Amino acid sequence: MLLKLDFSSDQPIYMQIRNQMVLAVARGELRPGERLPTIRALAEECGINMMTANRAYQQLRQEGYIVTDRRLGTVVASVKDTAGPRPETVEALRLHLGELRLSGVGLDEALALCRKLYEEGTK
Amino acid sequence: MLLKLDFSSDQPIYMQIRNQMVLAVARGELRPGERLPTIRALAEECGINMMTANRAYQQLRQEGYIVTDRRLGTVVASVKDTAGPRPETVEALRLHLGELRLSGVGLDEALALCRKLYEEGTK
Amino acid sequence: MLLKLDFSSDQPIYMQIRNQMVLAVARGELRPGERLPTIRALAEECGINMMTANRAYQQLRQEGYIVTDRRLGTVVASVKDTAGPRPETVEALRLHLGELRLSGVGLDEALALCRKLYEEGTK
Amino acid sequence: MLLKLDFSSDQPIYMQIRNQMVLAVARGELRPGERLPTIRALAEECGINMMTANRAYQQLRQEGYIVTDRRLGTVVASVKDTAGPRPETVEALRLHLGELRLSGVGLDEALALCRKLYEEGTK
DNA sequence: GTGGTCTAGACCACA
DNA sequence: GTGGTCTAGACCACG
Repeated sequence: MLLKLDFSSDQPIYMQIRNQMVLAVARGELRPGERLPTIRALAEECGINMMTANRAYQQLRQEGYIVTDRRLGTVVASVKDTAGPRPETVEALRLHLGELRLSGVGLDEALALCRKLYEEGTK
Repeated sequence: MLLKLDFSSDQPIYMQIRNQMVLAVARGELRPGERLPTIRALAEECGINMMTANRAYQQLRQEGYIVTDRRLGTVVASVKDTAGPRPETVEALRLHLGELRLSGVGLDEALALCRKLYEEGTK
Repeated sequence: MLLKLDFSSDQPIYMQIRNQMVLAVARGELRPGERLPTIRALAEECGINMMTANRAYQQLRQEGYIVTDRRLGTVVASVKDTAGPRPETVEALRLHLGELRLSGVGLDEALALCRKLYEEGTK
Repeated sequence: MLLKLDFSSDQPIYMQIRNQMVLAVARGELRPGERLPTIRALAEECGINMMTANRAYQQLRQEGYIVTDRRLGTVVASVKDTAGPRPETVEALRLHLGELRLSGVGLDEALALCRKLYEEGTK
């Protein structure tokens, strides 16, 4: 689990961690039940504040991607699979597909890209 | 051109305006060359400060969606069409398609959704 | 005398006209004594306000590049040749040569560029 | 890092700051990775508003001279060195070298001046 | 404590 | 009348 953080991004560090962990789950790199590093370890490894690492886990916990077990520490949650798309996700897709179109990407090309990106997570 | 702003959103107001204007351009509701409201008019209409409206336009200008003509004020830019997708857009799509998959949406369903969202902008 | 104006530049239109006329004089495209278009003609030709054209001529007059003769209208002034460099010009060169260096242009390359740009005006 | 601001100049304050910081980087007075004053400190030091200081940093950030690290604050960017000259820089040089020539400065003298100004930044 | 965002004004250059 | 700039505050997210 290697995180690439951009400290000069306009996106908060905790959100970058959250996003990359979600992607890792989607790709199957992180499997349900797998143990995640402690906040302390994560903070040290990434050169960030422990509060920031904590915030990332809070976020992931709140969204149901991870659970904190008293004995095992923090582990990847079992997938929920039934929730259906969040409205925010759809809105974000709408915006980014619009941007794609405005940057000159045609429908077929856009759908091919989406297929590729989706299938990254299918093993 | 009606904007819906959520003043309690964690997303900055100027970014909400930016996003909705990008969508309006993508949908063809705003056409290249069309004049946009002055920052003062926009500010009044939305009940926000002039500087916030200015910030939204600065953002859009920087991304090439609008240009400020010294004679006419601010107008929608002629499409660039050749730029190709911004890396950030692709990254965002990757993330949101991953979330889609994790929430139980299958490939076909996801692609159908993407097609629908993309075609909103095609008249 | 063809002017290329960028109405969305951050540089005022009158200043763009001023700069291009100075360059034309430097290049010898405009010769001392040569008559310039009237304010009205210039404004019409460029699609700008007469006040803007007037402002450009005022600026050039003030800097000694043109003179307005009651009978002939506005004509290019005879060169002054002895004034020496204006402090602003030197400051601007200092800044832009600094930028050049920071963008990775070496001394020899920079001087070659300067020579070329200078000699554009030498016939 | 001492800034000299002319509050009655026609050049915006934030641009004066931007120019002097670019020069300081070019001269090596500001080294890559070095931390810059916070916008608050800069504003107080210069007797200007925070937003004006912010504007200066925004400009420098956009041009790649500085980056804002979420942990360390604002620091001088590592040199890019590969970008090549911006077209605007070349245009500005063309103009100012033309003015130099019209003010009676000969080629050799002009090149000597350019060499001196360029080498100010070479330690 | 840092930068990011926002407000409610104001003045000025430009067109 | 337009955008550009600036002020003197304030609140909040982030680290």
